[in-house]
Amino acid sequence: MIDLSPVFVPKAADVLAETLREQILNGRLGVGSLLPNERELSERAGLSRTSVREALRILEVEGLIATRTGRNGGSEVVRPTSATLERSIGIFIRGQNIRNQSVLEVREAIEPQAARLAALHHQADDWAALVQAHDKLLHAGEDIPAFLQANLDWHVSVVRASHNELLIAFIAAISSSVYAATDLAGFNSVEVRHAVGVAHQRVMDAIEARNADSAARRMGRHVGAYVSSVASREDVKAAA
Amino acid sequence: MIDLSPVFVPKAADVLAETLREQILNGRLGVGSLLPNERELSERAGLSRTSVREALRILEVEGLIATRTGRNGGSEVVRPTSATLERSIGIFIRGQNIRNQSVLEVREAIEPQAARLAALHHQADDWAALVQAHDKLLHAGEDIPAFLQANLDWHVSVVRASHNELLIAFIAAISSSVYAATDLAGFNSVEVRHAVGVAHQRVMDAIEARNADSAARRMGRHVGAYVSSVASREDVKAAA
DNA sequence: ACCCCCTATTTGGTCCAACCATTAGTGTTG
DNA sequence: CAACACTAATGGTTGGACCAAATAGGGGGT
Repeated sequence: MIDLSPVFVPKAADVLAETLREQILNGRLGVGSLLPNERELSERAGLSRTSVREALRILEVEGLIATRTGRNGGSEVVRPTSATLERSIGIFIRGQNIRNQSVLEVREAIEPQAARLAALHHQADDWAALVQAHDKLLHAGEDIPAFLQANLDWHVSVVRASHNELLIAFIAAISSSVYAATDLAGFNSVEVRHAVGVAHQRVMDAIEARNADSAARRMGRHVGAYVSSVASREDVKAAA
Repeated sequence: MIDLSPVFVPKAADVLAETLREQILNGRLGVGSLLPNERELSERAGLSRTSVREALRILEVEGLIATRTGRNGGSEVVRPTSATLERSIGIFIRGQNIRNQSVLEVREAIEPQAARLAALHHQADDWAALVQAHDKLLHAGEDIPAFLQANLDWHVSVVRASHNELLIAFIAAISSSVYAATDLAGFNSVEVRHAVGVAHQRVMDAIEARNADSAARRMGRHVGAYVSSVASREDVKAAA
């Protein structure tokens, strides 16, 4: 009796997609280059145009190519953007019913490190964006949505200033969830909003002084305070 | 002159995929339920079977359905797994040429928070996994690959003990990159390996005592030391 | 009665050939 | 020479046919 593990039968489109994907990620097919048109690919691969199209569709979903119709159209190799990653993370969060608490915990992990790196690596334009978001937040007045938007922008600006693409993509992906989870009522009082402004100012001071440890610590306290305030309000709601 | 923004022409498959995706994420199509077969979907949607298949393929890549052939086959709604997310993050890292340094910085952000949460939430089986990985690491002797594998397992175990699905998925996604980036030569000396064991022990003590702050701080020092040792060795290589 | 094997059926996988829709080039005409 | 119509190239969509895999169900052998 010969020993045979269950045969794995890959689909034609998967094989072709895998081949193309590897060449793209290897750099053999650089960003900007055009793939052969579908009819030629089909001929070269010995597959039907249908299968070729399925393969291309896979790569498109993965964010590796972009396809245009019309003359001079075709599939162009593109750099995977954070948008693709955000989409994937969003599906994961919704599909797994990840609790808001968990998302906030991730934020609590990322932002202090982002502040640390921002202190080390920020450039002039990063600082300008930060200052602008901060000003908007300070002058939002009683406009709570504007305040929250400015708040979001400020946090995103800090992460951008870290110049770490992975952190930027992660925070972008979860920030929409964070925003959706934000309880507006928590920012009704002018005292709370003022405290946020002060905390931001302290973080910015540390970043400007390029004091990494201090920036991380201050951001950690700021985000931590927010998370625990949300958690306590959730408790109240749950108890009610 | 009427005002017309450029028309956006969605593809048939995209529209169908979007419809199905929304129903899946809404819970109207629960995990485990079977979609109608392709011929029926094609009839109900008023599209060709080809377009239906493209839509299904999109959902498959997104990790929302799994398709089986044969009688009683079909497309079953599944919960998106961290594997899908890992794949997506992996493509992003490779496609954007994210530097190892950046990946390590993300790890530096995630692991202390994971240790904090592990101290708060770990269960008996989490602790057992941690102890097992720790033992393996201590008894790896001169087997460097075994040591590194046990090291990886220990770190993953800590994150698992946090019971935060997002953190788990993130660290799983980047751990392969971290492992690939690990310079084996850095662990040649018995002193270094011993220091790692000691550091792990200190983190575990804090987790066992459910001392969140201490666990986070100790893990932060441990991972930070690793990152800066890697950075300094990279500098040496770059200078050479 | 039980078990095994064969076969029919169901379902996704693949292919083909044609035609539609969109876009860019090309030439023609006022 | 500018506006317009025509042509060509390319992806998008369709219908239909057939292949391959998996299973349910029936028919024989024990």
